Amino acid sequence: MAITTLGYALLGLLARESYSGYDLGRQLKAPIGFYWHARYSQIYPELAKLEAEELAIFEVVEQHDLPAKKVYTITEKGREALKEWVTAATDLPPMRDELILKTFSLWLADPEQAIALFHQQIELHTKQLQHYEEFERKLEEDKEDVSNSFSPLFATYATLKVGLDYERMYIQWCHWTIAQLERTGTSLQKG
Amino acid sequence: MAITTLGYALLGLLARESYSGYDLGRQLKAPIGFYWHARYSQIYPELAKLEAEELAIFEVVEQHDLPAKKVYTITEKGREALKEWVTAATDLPPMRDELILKTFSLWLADPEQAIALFHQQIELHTKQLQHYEEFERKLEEDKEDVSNSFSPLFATYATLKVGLDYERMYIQWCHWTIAQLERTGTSLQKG
DNA sequence: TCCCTCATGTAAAAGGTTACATGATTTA
DNA sequence: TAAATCATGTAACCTTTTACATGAGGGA
Repeated sequence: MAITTLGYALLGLLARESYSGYDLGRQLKAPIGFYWHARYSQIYPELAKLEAEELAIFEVVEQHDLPAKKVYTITEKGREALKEWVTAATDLPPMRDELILKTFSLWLADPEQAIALFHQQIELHTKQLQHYEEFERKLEEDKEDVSNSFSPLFATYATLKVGLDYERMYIQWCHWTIAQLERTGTSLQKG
Repeated sequence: MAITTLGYALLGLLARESYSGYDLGRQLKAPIGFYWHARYSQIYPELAKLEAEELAIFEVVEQHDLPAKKVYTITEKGREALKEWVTAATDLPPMRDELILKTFSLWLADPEQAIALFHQQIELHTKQLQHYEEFERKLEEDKEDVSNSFSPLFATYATLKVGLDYERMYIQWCHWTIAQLERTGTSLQKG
């Protein structure tokens, strides 16, 4: 059976260090989760598949005061599969951004409500950007490794960079759209 | 039953003019399809649902030399539903870009193969950008309407603008990543 | 006492892709 | 003659989300 993209996302984390399913779920919030999100209900069955195909193995770790956990470790087979996948050609991703879809029908909307929508989006994306910037500051403390392309920190930074660039671009576009709406929308309708 | 996002994508097109399922499928390639993609196997059943809920109606149009088609028209109910949806608050989209996921594990890769991957991506995104730029040129011919926020052309241009900005940002990031890989990757491994 | 965190899952439903099915006309 | 375009769909499968299920320990 072929490995799913989620499978590679999990292997990508396990190639750096061993994690339990629960910890993988938290990692899939930051920083990878900013790019590839999954719920526990998808993660646990996926880990079982990885284990069945011998791409990862687990060890049960008992804890005092906390429930036992299954700590997964990548196998050599898993590392090879990941390595092969990393440089394989990829198609353009299918873009599915609801705000952009809404923008296509923005001409139907009351401009003031439309402006409110874009302000809400600026808020969300600014929060996201701030998470990235905080993460960037943390990365810069281990500065030596970031420029070495064989270091995981380099890869983390390259991933983070596109996130930073994306959010800044997106926020700028929201501001531009608001400016357009304010210039032609509000005065015409209410004036 | 709630309307799906694809349903709104179709209504967004039908709010501008009537289309057959086949024509909607082609529209979902450009310009909306750049942001919201769907196959015919998803479009036809979705249109049947819209019709069942009286958000759109169809008329069979016979053609000489070509098969008959069902031309769908949005209803007042459909237009109202679309209008309400347009300005409703939206969450951050779940980003699922395989290249960015691969970038997270780039430290495992042979730098020369990694560079080749990013060159391939620059090619794909440059092609996409050129489509956008061509579309922009066409839009500029009807210049008067683009600045009026109640005109569909304004909405189209706002949608297009984020596409242009996104692709330019993305291509820049690919170049940046290649530069990093060339600086530290290639000499170390083979030198 | 109630909610949050830790920890692992299953079941059902929704959303999306791939493959299949049909059939006429036009273009290479 | 073969492939592409027009035109509409169904079936099977895969991916993702939502809801359900359990249970211990710690903090407000």
